[in-house]
Amino acid sequence: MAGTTPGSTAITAPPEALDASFYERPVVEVARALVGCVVELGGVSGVIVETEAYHESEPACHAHVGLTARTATLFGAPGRAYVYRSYGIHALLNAVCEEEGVGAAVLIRALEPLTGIERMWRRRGVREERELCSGPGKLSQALGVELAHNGADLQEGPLTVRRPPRPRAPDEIVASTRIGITKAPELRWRFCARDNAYVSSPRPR
DNA sequence: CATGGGATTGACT
DNA sequence: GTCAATCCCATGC
Repeated sequence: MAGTTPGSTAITAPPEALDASFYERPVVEVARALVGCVVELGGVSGVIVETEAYHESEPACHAHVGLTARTATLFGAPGRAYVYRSYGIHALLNAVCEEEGVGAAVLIRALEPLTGIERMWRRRGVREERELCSGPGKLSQALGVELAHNGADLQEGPLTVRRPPRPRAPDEIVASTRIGITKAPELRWRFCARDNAYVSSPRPR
């Protein structure tokens, strides 16, 4: 609709959360598409500026070992959260991709803070805004993502992913190798918003 | 049942 | 640059 309906506000309604069909395609494609989308939990949100793709066909992916208690979520329905504990300390947030039965997910690695920033400061206890969400463990702490969110539907909420407020052009996203892994290090499955200050280190060259 | 390894972070040399 | 914290869970005896 081109005009504003009489009696309605001029503000466009927020877009719906992404549905399962968005995630039910090649995981590398989804990883690139998620850069610029918005993750939100309980009013705290940020724009995704960095992702990584993981697929059962390569050994860095948890699903590479097959279906176990740990990987069940990865093999489940697309559009759900896969949250696991890393190094005994951090809860890392992923979005399950591809069709049910295929183990694949996108790791959300960094956000540009958008809303609820006061709560991010309190939860993180850091001095620099750059430090709020510039890493997968950091953003989970800032948003309040916990292991209990494992398997949660990212469309239904409360943990949701929405389309970007303003779509990014493809050339604003740079591909590079993944961080912190020892297996399949050659795959360039990390996607970052070019020159964005909130990307985690090491930054892509 | 014991062991070992992380998709990290922050503190320190 | 180095390194430890800390816990889930896969693997092997």
